[in-house]
Formats: sequence, C-alpha cells, structure tokens
Amino acid sequence: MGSARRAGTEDSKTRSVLLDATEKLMLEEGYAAVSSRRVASVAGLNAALVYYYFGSMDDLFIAVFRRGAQRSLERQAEALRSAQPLWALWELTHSLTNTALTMEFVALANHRKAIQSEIVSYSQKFRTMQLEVISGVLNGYGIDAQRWPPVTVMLLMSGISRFLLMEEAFGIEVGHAETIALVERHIRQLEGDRRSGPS
Amino acid sequence: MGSARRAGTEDSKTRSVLLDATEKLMLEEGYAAVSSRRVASVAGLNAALVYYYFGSMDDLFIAVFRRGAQRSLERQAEALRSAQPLWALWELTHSLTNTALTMEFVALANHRKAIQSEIVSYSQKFRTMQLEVISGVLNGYGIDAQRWPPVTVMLLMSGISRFLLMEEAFGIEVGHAETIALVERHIRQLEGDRRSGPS
DNA sequence: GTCTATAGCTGGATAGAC
DNA sequence: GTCTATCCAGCTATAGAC
Repeated sequence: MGSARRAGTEDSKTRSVLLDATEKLMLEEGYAAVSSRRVASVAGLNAALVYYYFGSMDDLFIAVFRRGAQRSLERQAEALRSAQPLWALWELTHSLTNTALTMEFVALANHRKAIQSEIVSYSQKFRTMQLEVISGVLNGYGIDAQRWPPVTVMLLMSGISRFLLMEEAFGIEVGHAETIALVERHIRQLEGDRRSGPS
Repeated sequence: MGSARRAGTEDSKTRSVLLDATEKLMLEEGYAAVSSRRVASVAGLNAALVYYYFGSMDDLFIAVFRRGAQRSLERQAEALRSAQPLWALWELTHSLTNTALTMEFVALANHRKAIQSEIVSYSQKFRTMQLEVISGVLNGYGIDAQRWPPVTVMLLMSGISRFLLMEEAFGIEVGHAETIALVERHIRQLEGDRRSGPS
C-alpha cells in the first residue's frame, strides 16, 4: 500500500523529524525551497538520510501529504459528529491551519502526477464523508434536494472557503466579511446560532 | 513604469516569440519547466536573448503575465458591455482559455513577491471593473443590497468558477453540473435566458 | 543508521566575438 | 541583435566508509 520506501521503520524518530522539517520548509518558504540539503539542514541531519528513508524527493512529499491528510481526515470526522455539523464543517474548512499546506500541495501537484493522484484519492475520502453527513442533515431540515442538492451545498461551502483563503494569502480581503456573513446567515437558518466554538 | 528591461523594443518580433514560447511551456509543462534554455529551444532562438530582452527570468514571467492580463482585461470590458452582463461575465470566468495560465501564475506567485504584487495589482483592476457593473445591474433588478451585497455576488461568481476549474484540472467533477445549474438558475431569474453565446 | 564524497546534470547569468 | 563559451551555484541520487 505504501510507496517503495527503501528502509526505516514507520515510527522512526529520524523519519518524523525529516517530515517535520519538510512541512516547516513548505509552509515558510514554499515547496520550491524543499531540497534534500535544505530539509537536512532544518532537521539538523544529513542529506543522504532523506534518500535512506524515503527513496526520492517525490516520495518524501507524498509522505508529508499523507500524514497531514490523515490528521485532517480525523479532524473532519470529529467535526461531522458535532450537534451542528454544518457549523463545525464551515469552521473547519475555514480554519487556515492546514489549508496553507494543502494549497502548497495543489501547486506542487500541478505537473507532478504521483502527487496529483494522491490528492485526488484523499479528496474523494473527504468528500464522501462530507456528503453522507450533509445529505442527512439537509434532509432532516426538510430542504428540497432538487433545488439545493447536497453535493452542491458541499461544493459551495468548500469552494467559497478555499477561494477566500487563497485570496487572503495574497492579502486581498475585499468583500470577504460580507461573503462570510452571507454563508453564516444561511447556516444559521438551518442550525441556529453556533453553540460551541471550534475545538 | 515597466520593469528594468535591458534592451529591445516593446514591439520586437523576437521579444514576442520569446513570450509565446514561455506561455506555451507554462501551459504544457508548468512554470517549473520554464528556463532560459528551454524557452530558447521552443522559440528556436538563443538562450542569451532572454536576458538581453528581459534581464532576468522573473522579469520574463512578469512580462508574460502582463500581456495576458491586459488581453483578459479587454475581454472583460467587452463582456461587461453586454446586454446580459451577468451571463457574459459568468461565461467568461468559466471559460478555461486563460484560466489555466492564471492558475500557473498563482502557483508561481506563492513565494515570489514580485509576481505576487503584479497579480494583486491586476486583480484589483478586474474587480473594480466588475463591481461597478454588477452594482448597477443588481440595483436595476431591484435586488436588496443588504441581503445580497454586489461585492458578495461578484466574489461568489468568481470564486465558484475558479474553484470548479481547479477541480476539473485534477479530473474531479462530482457535483459540478448541479452547481453550475444552480448558479445559472439564479442568473436566469435576473436576466432571463441567455440570448447570444460567448464570442 | 548515519556520515562523506562524488558523479552527473541543469540552471541563472555574464563576457565578449561577430 | 544574435551567437558561443563559460563561471558558478544548486540539485538528485548513489557508493561506500564507519
């Protein structure tokens, strides 16, 4: 199931230090700054270890992505178990914690097939999980699935959120407050006021 | 006003051949594939000419961006003069012609300040132009600007469109048809059926 | 497991001939 | 304006010592 890792155990200390260093570099300087030498330098280790543990730079990227995606998936599962799932989902997708990293991977995947298919595969897991809950919720609230298909509500929430975050990354925030207010007004119509904040 | 171009006239044949080659490379292989040697090879010219005409690779990228943005700006101005400006705008932002290139620049700009500020600056021009027309249109249709602020309508149209295109670039199209239908239903409520297709 | 050393490549950028 | 030649930097990846 995993990529063709050359060696090293899954729970090796060194391995996770390398993953941490890569993640840090991606967030602070972008994926283009990630090289075996730079990663090693941040980790305080030797560059050859990257190849010992991951085999190639592509496999290192994939390992970082999988670790982050798995964590997010668990956070999403928890959010969807909330008593106000739409509120919880909105707050989660709109929290910038892991979004910056995701955007970095999207950019990286633009022309690297291995990473692209990894993103697509995880994205389906996220969507399937969301759709199941949103369908039930909207149905419970008596929403006409013809006029507001659950899959559309799901795409709108994810899409608007990601778009706003992308703009914010560029320092553009014109109209954001009004748009967020509009989304939250709709959520409030269904779930009432938000009762407990994000975890 | 322009960047510190070393030499060459603005309307030089060689200069525009280099711009064409860069654009082609970005679209087909991504910005990471753009190097002076590769550009020259595609253009059938010598690599040193890139530096003669543009000074640096960053300035080459900026020149390509400006040329494309200027063209898009003119196309948008034309669309907004349509008798059905919302339809025209939606069709324009949802046409993938120049969007693939834009996404490439967004990725490139992630950590290159010069290009980022170029994008921000042009993005403001696009938005100002859109907002002016959308405000007038919504007002003319008697839309409550409190519930549906023009700036929000503008962001929703741009955001949904770009998000769908990003997903399509990854081969993900679940729920897209339903979402597009929903947007177009709203546009139809205001402007009626689309009368003439995109140019 | 961790290191040094190195092969082999590609890139940005410039000098200078023509 | 266009070209050749070249410098120097940085990268991936591997071999092999410890």
